[in-house]
Amino acid sequence: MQVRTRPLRADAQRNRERILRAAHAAFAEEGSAIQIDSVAHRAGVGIGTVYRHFPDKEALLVELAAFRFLGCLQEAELAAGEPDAWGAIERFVRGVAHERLLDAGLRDTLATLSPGRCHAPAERDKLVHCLDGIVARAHVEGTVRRDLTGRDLLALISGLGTAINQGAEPAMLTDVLLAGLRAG
Amino acid sequence: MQVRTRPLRADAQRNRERILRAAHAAFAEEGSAIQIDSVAHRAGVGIGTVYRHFPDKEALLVELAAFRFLGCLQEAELAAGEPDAWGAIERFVRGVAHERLLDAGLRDTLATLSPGRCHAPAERDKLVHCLDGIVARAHVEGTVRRDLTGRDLLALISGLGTAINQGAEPAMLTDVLLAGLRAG
Amino acid sequence: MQVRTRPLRADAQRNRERILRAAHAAFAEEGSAIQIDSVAHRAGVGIGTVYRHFPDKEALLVELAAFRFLGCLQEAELAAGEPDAWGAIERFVRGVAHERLLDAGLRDTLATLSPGRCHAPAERDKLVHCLDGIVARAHVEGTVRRDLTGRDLLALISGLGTAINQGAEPAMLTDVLLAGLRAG
Amino acid sequence: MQVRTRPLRADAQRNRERILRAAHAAFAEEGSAIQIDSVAHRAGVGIGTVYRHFPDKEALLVELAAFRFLGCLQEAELAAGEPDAWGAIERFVRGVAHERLLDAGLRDTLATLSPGRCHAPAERDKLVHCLDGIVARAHVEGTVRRDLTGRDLLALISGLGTAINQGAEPAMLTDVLLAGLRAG
DNA sequence: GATGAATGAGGCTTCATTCAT
DNA sequence: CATGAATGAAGCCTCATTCAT
Repeated sequence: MQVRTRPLRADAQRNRERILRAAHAAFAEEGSAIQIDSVAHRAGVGIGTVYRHFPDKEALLVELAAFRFLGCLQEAELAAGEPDAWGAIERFVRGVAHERLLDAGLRDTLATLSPGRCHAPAERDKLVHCLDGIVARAHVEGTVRRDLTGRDLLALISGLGTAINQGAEPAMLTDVLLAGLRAG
Repeated sequence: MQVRTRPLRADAQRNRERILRAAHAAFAEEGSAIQIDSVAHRAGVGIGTVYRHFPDKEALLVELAAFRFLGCLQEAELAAGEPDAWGAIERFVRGVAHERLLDAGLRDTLATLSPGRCHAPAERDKLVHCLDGIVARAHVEGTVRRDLTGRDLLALISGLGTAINQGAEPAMLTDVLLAGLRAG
Repeated sequence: MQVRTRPLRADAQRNRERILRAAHAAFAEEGSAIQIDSVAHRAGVGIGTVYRHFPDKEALLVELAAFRFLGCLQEAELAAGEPDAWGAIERFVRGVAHERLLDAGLRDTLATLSPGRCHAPAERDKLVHCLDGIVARAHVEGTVRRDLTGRDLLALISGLGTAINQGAEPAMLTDVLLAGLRAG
Repeated sequence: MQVRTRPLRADAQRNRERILRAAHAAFAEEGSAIQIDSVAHRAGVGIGTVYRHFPDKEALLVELAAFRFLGCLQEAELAAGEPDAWGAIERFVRGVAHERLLDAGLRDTLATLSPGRCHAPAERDKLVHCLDGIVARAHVEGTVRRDLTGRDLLALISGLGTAINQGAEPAMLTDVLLAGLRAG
């Protein structure tokens, strides 16, 4: 494997960022159906430049998925700061369910969690690991269902995204999810 | 609307069914990304035959979506036979969550519930209407959340499909959903 | 070549006529772009029946072209009854230019007069022969251009059809043509 | 309307011209029945390249029709330089009737002059306007029929094209047309 | 013979990817 | 490196023609 030996030139680095920003915007609106041309156009660069930075569309989706998982991870780590684990779960779920986060992009990202489909398994695993930690603490508290795992929590968030997309009230759906997760 | 006056010829009826069966199979696996050629091939007929029965791809998707909604409706009507409304909801949710039903096809069908996106609004409405009835009875019983509607229930099922698809344990996800729906 | 040995059965004969009538109507409106399905539908018969009477679309167009040439021939023969040849030419041109005759069908028929393109050369030749006779008489009268032939006259009628189709006033175009043909 | 801000790259410009040349050649032979694939093949480029330059087949036909009208316009403007208007008309008609110009392409172009069918109404109108000028001058001279307009003249040229295509002698047909247009 | 369902070649168009400038 | 023009495989759909009923 060709490993990059020196850092990118400043302008190349700038282009890479512009492309990613554009791709994120497109991804937020259209999910994984984004077209390379449209990303390049939004970024104000040529198609070739996109292909210089990303060998193919898949690679770009990987980057986007990774970014989205990391966004969730950030949310999870913030939530983990809550004194009680249940509070952390609640904060995480509500935070992620926020419209700005749970757009077409995140929904598509979360819709492909399973092995062989997930674009960014490493980042997904980091997130799952973080959630596992929170869930474990919650088990000690006895505040969540005994059989819940971080993986399940993520799958449920994925479903929440789909449900929200059907036009139901996000707050209500979130309440249902949280109530369902609660022990007892 | 053009109403067929006489029944299809026996062979045409057979082909129509083969096409639909093939389309259902493809739809179950690939959802709305099915390709006409592949449906034709699976059905063992020529492309033109598919187009004789369905004017375009959209029309085929409409048929498939309608069928899926009707499958859910059947499930809902069966469930409605339960003596108590909560039992009906539980039975409906568990019935639909069954892997055979909640495949890529039904997920795509449920993922497009909103006006302007739904392929078979009439059938969707029938289903929602039926669910509304069950939910109304449950409100009288006081067994479900006060703010729940049939539409919400459907959106949640849609999310359940996505979540199940991520590899989590269906029974568990279903339990979470049901617990979340329960009043109190 | 397979030669029909016995006359068509009565119902077959009737079907043949219905098909031709339908084809003429379609031809009048759409010219040679007619579709076999639409002809069959207009005729109230199955597609297969059209193919029983005409081996392929070409054969049907041949029949239609022949009919159109014969319609013109009839017009020409009627016109030939005029006492003077110039009157015959004038009557023929005005008669053919009539909207009912010079429709898309006749225009397409006349637009393919040349060898290798003409669908019904035999009938075209009959018509040309008849026109040659009229033109010859007119040459004796000295009322038309010396270099005019029946073939030219037909080509000019063909052009007249096109011109009329562009929305100009038929009477005026006809006048121009007749004035242009006149000797002197 | 999208206006190109910077000139095409040299190679793109070259390809655009090759495509247009190929399209013109195909158009000259086959008229508006040209096929995109065949144009691409004649031009020695891929199909996609044709679509890069022309969004769809219609757009290509528009370009071709516009070009043809402009070719006629050029002819008309040259003719307008004649000292007398009748001479201008004669020169225009003879110029356009030249085999090189009046091929299947120009015939198809002229065969769709009417609103809703014309591919390049703006260019057609320019041409009609120019012809109107010439015809108006001729009316002052009293050399053409009183009821003639530029629009009629164009319709007649359209018909002339069809007639020429039937294999008659172009010079003769042109003479007939000119004689028919002459006043008196 | 009649029917119309079935066929599939062929046309149009899109878009991920490559490559000349 | 950046550009965006070029490529062509692949999808959708039409319609002349064949063939089972």
